[in-house]
Amino acid sequence: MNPKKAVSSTDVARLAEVSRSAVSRTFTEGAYVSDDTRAKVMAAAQALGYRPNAIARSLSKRQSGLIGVVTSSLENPFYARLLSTLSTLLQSRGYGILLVVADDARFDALMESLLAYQVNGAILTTAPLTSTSAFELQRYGKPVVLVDRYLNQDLISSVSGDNERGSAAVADLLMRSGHRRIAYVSGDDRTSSNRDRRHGFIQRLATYGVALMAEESGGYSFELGTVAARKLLSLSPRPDALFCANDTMALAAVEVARVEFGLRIPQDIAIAGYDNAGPAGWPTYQLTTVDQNLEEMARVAVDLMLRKLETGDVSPEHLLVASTLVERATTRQQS
Amino acid sequence: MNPKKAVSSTDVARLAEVSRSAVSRTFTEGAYVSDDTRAKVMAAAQALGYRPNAIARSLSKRQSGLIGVVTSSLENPFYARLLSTLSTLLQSRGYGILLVVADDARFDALMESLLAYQVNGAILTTAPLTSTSAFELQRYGKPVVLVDRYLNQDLISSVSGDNERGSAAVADLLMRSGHRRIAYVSGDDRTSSNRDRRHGFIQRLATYGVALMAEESGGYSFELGTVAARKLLSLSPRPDALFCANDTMALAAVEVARVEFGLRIPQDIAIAGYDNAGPAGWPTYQLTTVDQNLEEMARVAVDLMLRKLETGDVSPEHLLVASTLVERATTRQQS
DNA sequence: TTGTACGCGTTATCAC
DNA sequence: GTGATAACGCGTACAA
Repeated sequence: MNPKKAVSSTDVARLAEVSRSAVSRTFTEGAYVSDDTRAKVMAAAQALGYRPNAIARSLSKRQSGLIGVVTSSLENPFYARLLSTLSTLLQSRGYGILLVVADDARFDALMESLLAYQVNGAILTTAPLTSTSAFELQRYGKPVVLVDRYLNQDLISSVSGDNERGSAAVADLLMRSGHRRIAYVSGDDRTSSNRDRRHGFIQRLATYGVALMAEESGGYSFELGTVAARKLLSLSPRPDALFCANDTMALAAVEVARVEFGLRIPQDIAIAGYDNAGPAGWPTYQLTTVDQNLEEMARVAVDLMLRKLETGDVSPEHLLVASTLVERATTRQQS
Repeated sequence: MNPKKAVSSTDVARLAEVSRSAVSRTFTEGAYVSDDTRAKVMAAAQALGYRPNAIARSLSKRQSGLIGVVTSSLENPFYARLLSTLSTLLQSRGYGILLVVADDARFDALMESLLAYQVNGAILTTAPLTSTSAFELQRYGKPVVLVDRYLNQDLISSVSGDNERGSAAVADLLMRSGHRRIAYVSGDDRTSSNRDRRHGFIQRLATYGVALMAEESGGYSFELGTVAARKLLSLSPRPDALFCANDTMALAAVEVARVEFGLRIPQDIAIAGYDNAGPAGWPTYQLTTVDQNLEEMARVAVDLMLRKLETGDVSPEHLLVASTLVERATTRQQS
């Protein structure tokens, strides 16, 4: 065998002069062991530097104690913070984290490894619409929870920010401030969050009898956001308000408006974003945005996962986490 | 037993009318199987939806095929990108990733889980100076690689950016542009990267016969960076150049200089950072900074890990990755 | 409360 | 090339 042999429960048992099961029991929560043997075992374990082998335990219990967490590339700080929070919470509950960083292309192939390692469940912060592996996991009785997105069929549990109400709140704000020429910079059209933000925004505008003046896709990135902003600001008449599907694009729009068009914000044009990312609060920007309450989203997602794990119930549930409008200086004070 | 039974190699063997060993062999790279039986096995496996159980394999081989990756909270986009790149590379080499998000307090406790899950090796992007668990891992024959930091004793392999030369390059730039009243905003004093950046900067200034005019600690965060910048800009005479140990603090300094002190950059004061984080390149900032070539750092770290894994050699190696000065608009053009 | 014996799913070692 | 059989380290009925 390749690696050098580690200390096993057999070694401990021998030194402590008890059976192997005694060792197993002292390392098992709530098992019957006398204080006497427990002490002997602990002493021996200490002496040898014994640690229970989680792999062997997993094989025996057919549960690895691992939760698969799948995310896309972490360029986007929103997902980085989400992963960080999810991980911390899962760890504090005693679970290990099998991380998968997947772009859409390799998604299904990488999901295989979750199956292979017998994860107890999986939390996905990314998932191509065409993917079937999430369903497959569920078919094996492993709970799956999508965070901040859902798949069309509603067959997989999800926890999302309330994107519709969040952007409706932005619509209200813009209306109250007297804007009427309103444009939208959309994110990735394939994501449910973008669809919901767009829909909630347009619907709410409609209740005021206002229609979107224009719309461009900015793909959630700074570069594409820049391009989209340029197009929209070149229109005549120029929009007097821009709502962007995330902060990165909104900040790009602020840059373009100020640097390339010499516009004053919010006097000449109002700009709002989504996410409440770090730079949004910096003095130079003071961007009005919507906070998704990401920590709470993570907590709700982990709680849902744990509940499903306990009950063994895999049926889909869809939870919504309230978002908060953060009014700053890039939109006019309501008149 | 709890979860419902999955398809095992025994099931496949039975259906294919071969032995379990035959099944194992067809799923093992480079093993002797006739095309005939391989075909039969594959057909049966397909029909039953069989996937080899990685946990069982790990137990048998005493290697999990998992690499532990330990990071601190991902608030800092630098670490988020690093994790993302490391993970992608490791995955493409067929390894799974056991993620640990650890603050200094819980570090050693969480490192235990790496041992428990029999990781093949570990890559650490964080590690408290007092920690012993990294050494412990190595004592078990598991290679450990530190990224962007090292521990005092030089006993653990590391891959770092060339912090000394990176900040020396900044010193050169400031000197060439005629600055003489130079202040430094330091990061976390407990990290090797901060020590090296500071040391390289001060040493190089000394070769010009210039000493640091002042220094404040900014703890790598925007908030503390703001406080530090305020103090330094209140000095009289005021510094004519600020070098900050990372971009986050440098951007905070730019904000303070412009908004609170009404200073023009770089005419009144030059500011430089470190990392080349996203916002550093935005039009509003155009921050002069040092790019650590993070993708290359990750590649070198993964290559080192794989090499150690192959050779079984655990002896420490210390690799340096060159950094690149990125000259932008927050420092004066050299005269 | 303790120990015995078997099972978890796979790989490795042998004979054949 | 193939198929028994013994590890791998641990959990857990079951009997004692």
